[in-house]
Amino acid sequence: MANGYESHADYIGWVKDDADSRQEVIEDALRKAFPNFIEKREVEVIVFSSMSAFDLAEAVIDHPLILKALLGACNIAARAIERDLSIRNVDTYSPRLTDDQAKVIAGYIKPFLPSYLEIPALSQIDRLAFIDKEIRKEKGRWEKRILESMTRFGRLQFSKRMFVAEGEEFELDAASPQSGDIKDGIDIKRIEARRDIHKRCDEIVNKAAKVKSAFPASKFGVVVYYPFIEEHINVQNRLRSGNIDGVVFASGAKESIENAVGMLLSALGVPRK
DNA sequence: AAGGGTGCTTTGCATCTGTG
DNA sequence: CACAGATGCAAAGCACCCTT
Repeated sequence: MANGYESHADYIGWVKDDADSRQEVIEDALRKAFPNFIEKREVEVIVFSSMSAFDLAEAVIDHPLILKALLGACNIAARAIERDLSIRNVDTYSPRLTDDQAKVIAGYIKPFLPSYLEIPALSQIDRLAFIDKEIRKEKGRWEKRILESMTRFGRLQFSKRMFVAEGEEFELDAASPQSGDIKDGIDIKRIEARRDIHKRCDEIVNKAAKVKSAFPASKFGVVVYYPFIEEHINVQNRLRSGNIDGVVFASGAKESIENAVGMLLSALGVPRK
């Protein structure tokens, strides 16, 4: 970049040679690993080396859905486009670009595309990114389900809201009431890896302290997704704090969520509907 | 040497707020 | 009401330090 900082193109430059060597090694290993399972068949191949950046731009303009696969093949994502090209808010999965933007992006990624790629390989790249995105979305839905259950089974309306403690703004995943002094605050956390337990528990304890410093009379509860049941007690112990009035665990199952929410409502003293 | 603890970057999603 | 921008969060992966 002209400002002295590096672009994603520079990042790729750092590792290009090593990546090239590794690619050779991997291809060799694959051939040796599956000597009896390798077939040659006809497959559609897109020859990027035969096209100009303009041809590429035209393809993206006429068929915006292809962008994610192309970007994925170059390891370039929306944030890099925003930082390096000053094109903001690109929905890489179904972009709506001006012709100029498409041309800029095409010119940017063209050098990182291989000379050709098989259509099934490209579509698999898109598929991986799509799956990743949809999984994240579903995990976000879990938090939503906890929140909705709190309102459904408790006699209070819970919602996500901000609050101010010690001059700084923080967010609660579920809280009541929706405005004014918080009476009940809930942190909803997924801890999907053992190694994250300390970081997440610290976040929870800190959030509890912030809530209590701003609203000393409030109750603070926690709903945790932690798929290592034998260690739930461990999480309980780490969250033992004067600022935390209840810790419950929930999986993705409906009954598990409803059971956890029921226990938390009791722990916080929120009447049931 | 192996593994835990910690801090950082990147990706992507959701939500709130201001604007047209 | 739709869209953009700002902000916060979860998770994967890497690096480094320290203990066992």
